[in-house]
Amino acid sequence: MSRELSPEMLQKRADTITSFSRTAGRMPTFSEIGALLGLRSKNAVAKLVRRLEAHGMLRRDAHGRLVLDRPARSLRLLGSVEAGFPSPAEEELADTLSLDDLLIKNPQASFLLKVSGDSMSGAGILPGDLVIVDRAQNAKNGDIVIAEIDGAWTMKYLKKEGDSVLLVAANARYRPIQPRQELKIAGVITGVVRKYQ
Amino acid sequence: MSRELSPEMLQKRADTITSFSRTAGRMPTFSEIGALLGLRSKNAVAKLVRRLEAHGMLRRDAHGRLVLDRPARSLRLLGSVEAGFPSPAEEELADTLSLDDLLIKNPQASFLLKVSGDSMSGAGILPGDLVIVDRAQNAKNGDIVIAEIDGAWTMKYLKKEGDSVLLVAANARYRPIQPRQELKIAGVITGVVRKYQ
DNA sequence: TTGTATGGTGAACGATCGTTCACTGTCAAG
DNA sequence: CTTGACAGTGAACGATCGTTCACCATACAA
Repeated sequence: MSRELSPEMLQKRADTITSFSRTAGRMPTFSEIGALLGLRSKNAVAKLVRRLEAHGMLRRDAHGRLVLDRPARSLRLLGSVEAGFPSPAEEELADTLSLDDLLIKNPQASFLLKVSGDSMSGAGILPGDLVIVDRAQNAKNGDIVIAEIDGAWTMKYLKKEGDSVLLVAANARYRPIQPRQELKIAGVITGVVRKYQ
Repeated sequence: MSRELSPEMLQKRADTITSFSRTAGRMPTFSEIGALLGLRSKNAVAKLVRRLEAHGMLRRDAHGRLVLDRPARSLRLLGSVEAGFPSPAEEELADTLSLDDLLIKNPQASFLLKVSGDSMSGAGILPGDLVIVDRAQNAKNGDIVIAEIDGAWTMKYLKKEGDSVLLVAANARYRPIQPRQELKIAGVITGVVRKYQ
């Protein structure tokens, strides 16, 4: 038996526990945690939970029940940067929201795509960014869409003028594309996400 | 006593129950629901819960426990746009993830800020975007930070060269700023989020 | 080699869970 | 006025919860 559980191992177990809640809609009981981790004794689970709680990896209420730390995952939306930095008092007043709820309207029809290439850099979409693609949404004039042009998929502005349709990049180095035949649109970009570090 | 509970009254009670979970991190027990609604009998709660469940206002698992019906909206992360559009088979293989989990490392210390001004447009951060600010993170050279300069808060690149510190915009129209005295850094930008429509 | 801290087992416990049953009071239709 | 449907009371029930205790097995340090 390895002498002591590494922080990585602890984190992995905490992740196993919290991921249970994603499908179950609630945190697991001690018995269920034991089943998840292969521990046959609830006491082993109790010791583990105490350690994870001390490390801030889990939260419990006054009754000893595990609670989701997802409410804390909702962020406070404050004012704008240049309107002066918000005071704590303002923070309390502001709404909290989840990024998932904010960005995703049709969860089943949406997915993420990693951006490569700089054809949309003029629109603030850089290589490495993630774009949220909604398949269910109708593409309107001015939308950024994922479209098939001559067998290859690209991301471009959709410009409609009467009956004619044009795909325009947000980068002067790329020319507008006039689809030869039928234009296949896979989805509309409804959001952009960038992560630093 | 009013003859029958109106749908509005039912919805109001369901909202009371679900709002409990937002602060508690879990759904309330039957006893707690009774306390919330002023019902002294758990049987009254049980009857109410059955009705709310039949109306789809609440969800329960096989053990009769109330569960959150806000399944974490997880998205499929697919390949890159120009690597060819992914097939359904690839989708299944790809990981799913939540944007909250992806972008926020320290939920308690993080908040959102709406961007105004175009001083960071060269870094793909446009007016109207939301930036995720992490107060707990140490600012390193090259990070984008929220900093106080002469009493006003701005968002800039942090450039450290030896002992000297410089705040640089990502827009040629703005000049680098050399802080006169102490530099107050409110937080580090860990992510950017943009929502269309 | 011995001592000790650590992870885990297994069983017992009181508390609380959701379920169920018999019952009360009240309103509205017949 | 009678009757039935409905909201709620109160108590009892078995099941399961998290806690606790004594104990075992292993790996590391002295």
